[in-house]
Amino acid sequence: MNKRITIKQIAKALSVSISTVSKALNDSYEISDETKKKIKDYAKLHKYKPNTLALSLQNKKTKTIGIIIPNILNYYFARALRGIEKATTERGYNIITCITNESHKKEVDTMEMLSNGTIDGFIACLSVETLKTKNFDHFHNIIEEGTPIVLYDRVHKNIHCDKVVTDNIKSAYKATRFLMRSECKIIALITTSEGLKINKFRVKGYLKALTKYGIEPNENLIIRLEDETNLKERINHMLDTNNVDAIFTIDEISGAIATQVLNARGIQIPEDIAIVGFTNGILSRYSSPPLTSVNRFAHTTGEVAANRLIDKIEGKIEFENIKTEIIKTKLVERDSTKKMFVKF
Amino acid sequence: MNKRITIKQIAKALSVSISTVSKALNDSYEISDETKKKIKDYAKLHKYKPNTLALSLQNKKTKTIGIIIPNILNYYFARALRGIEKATTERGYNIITCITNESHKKEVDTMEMLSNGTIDGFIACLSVETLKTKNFDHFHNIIEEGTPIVLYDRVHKNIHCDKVVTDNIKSAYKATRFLMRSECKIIALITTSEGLKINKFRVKGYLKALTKYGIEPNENLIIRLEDETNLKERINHMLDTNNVDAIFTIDEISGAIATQVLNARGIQIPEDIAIVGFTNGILSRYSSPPLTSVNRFAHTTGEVAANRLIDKIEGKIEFENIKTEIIKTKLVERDSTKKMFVKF
DNA sequence: ATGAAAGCGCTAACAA
DNA sequence: TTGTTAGCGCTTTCAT
Repeated sequence: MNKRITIKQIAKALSVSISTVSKALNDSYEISDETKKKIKDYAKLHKYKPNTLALSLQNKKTKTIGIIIPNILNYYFARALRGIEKATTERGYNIITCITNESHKKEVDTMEMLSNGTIDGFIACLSVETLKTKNFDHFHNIIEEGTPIVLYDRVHKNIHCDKVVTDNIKSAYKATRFLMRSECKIIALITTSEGLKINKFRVKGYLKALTKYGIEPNENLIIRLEDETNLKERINHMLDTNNVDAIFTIDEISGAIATQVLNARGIQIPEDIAIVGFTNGILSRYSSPPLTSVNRFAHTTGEVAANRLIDKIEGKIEFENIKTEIIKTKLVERDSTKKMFVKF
Repeated sequence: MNKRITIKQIAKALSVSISTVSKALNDSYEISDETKKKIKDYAKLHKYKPNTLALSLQNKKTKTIGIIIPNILNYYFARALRGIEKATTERGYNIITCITNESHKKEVDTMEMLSNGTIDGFIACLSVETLKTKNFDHFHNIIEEGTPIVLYDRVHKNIHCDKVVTDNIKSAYKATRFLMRSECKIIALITTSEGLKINKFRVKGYLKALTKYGIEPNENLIIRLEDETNLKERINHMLDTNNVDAIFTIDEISGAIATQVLNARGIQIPEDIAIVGFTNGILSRYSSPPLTSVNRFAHTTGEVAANRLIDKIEGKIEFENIKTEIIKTKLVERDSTKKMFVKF
């Protein structure tokens, strides 16, 4: 067991002072080449590595960023994390990842815990619970202390910081319009966790598209749920009691479940009923048939958030200079919708 | 912008010594109640939070664990991370998460970077590249330095440390046997990244089951690929040229893709061809039909690894006491296989 | 060219 | 009960 070596030990071993060692290792012009060489050789031989903690304590910079993720099993967040990881690594930062599991308490606890010199800034996505209780004190405190924060995906106007979001209304509007243009007339909607603003926006986009094209929204065609429990029953019931030729779902899992229900009923996709999902992930790609879906650029979102934060940390952007970046989406056509030749 | 306050400032403000403040905040019996109260009130008022870095530098313990993940988009790893996160949080540890994207260099770089006082130990899964090149120097070095490591899922015998793995041979054996017992006779196999030992083991389990039940393995029924590219074509070709009544896949994505191919060909699942996948995740659950699959307890794996590591860090287990834990799997029956009434 | 000393924020042994 | 001091590993003035 070969404990780590410190500059102090190097100094003693070579009978020079600690500061000489420090300077030599940092290639200071003050140190003679031979001394440098001697010290560096010794350091290499003994696998010297500077203690990051001591450095951070000194510089008041840790080169570490705290990442707050509500749910890592959500493919969107996993992709966003990857984007964050890529950008931070490129710029020489580490990340401390914390998963809140949508709990407000966990979010507050971990953020409090980290904002003590451990991290230089946060990239955070609000938990469902925080969004519901609207208690943002922890954010206010941390921002007040001068720690930069970038919020992504699930944000709130009462938190004054940089944000990176998806254009939910427009994306849902376009997806719905796409269905209408591919000759669907009776478009059902499935929405989960409507408490979330981002989902409300998607519903809004759907309704807006219908209205715009002169279709009266019909509440019987809208399934509103907290989560996926009973979704199959609800879809079956809707299909039993309504004529439907398309389903638009506010998230990916609902899209996959709708597909399962239609397949089980022997309904042809897209000939009888077309499906469009939101958030293009692994489920859309590997469903039978593969699902047409609104692709959200999670990876980009993560990268943009990370770069913005690091710019703030490094003073390339002033702390007070707040901005909200909107990441556009793109509809990915697969086999769950009819081919369409009208451009849009 | 309300910078963080230090004990030094508190001391000055209240005209007491720094150590008095330190002791008071730590509820030392040496300090009088009134002084304590005065100091604590002041601290609370000014939102004092101890600087974690300074504490860590002092204790030589950071209460932080480095997590090495090859690919966060892999549902299995995401679940394992969740298990790790749960266990570490419960025991008061933070995690620094690093994604290697299967790159050896990234793995070496991040591990070197963190093993400088930043973390108390590692929970790591080897990248494909590391496994291929068999270069484990970074592990040897870190272990040599006295930093505890727990390897999970993808491990190697040349690395001498604690491990948490899946019982791959046995699981594949049982899955194959299950297919035979549900009256399948011609069982195809799909395997990706066969370079990985864990996948080799699964193939081995499959072959073992066939042999055991007197079936001669047939190479025409085995599709070996590096990744999913061309998998659909390969499956189609196999089905064109062979009679098959079951497909066993070494991973989840291949299972989903096989399902897509069968559905596209209008083949009934499981009546015409049954499917069993490996690693039970979101794809198995939401395929049409939902897939019978070998459930690996990723969450448990993560928890076990984390607890073992923390026990090591806290000296509850001696450093030299090395162990490999095997996490059992369980076949989850869904609709892609025929119902079976024989117990096994 | 090299070294002594102070300090980053905190704890702890020892003194008063 | 309170304070002084040294030290965790390192950088950085300021002397020498």
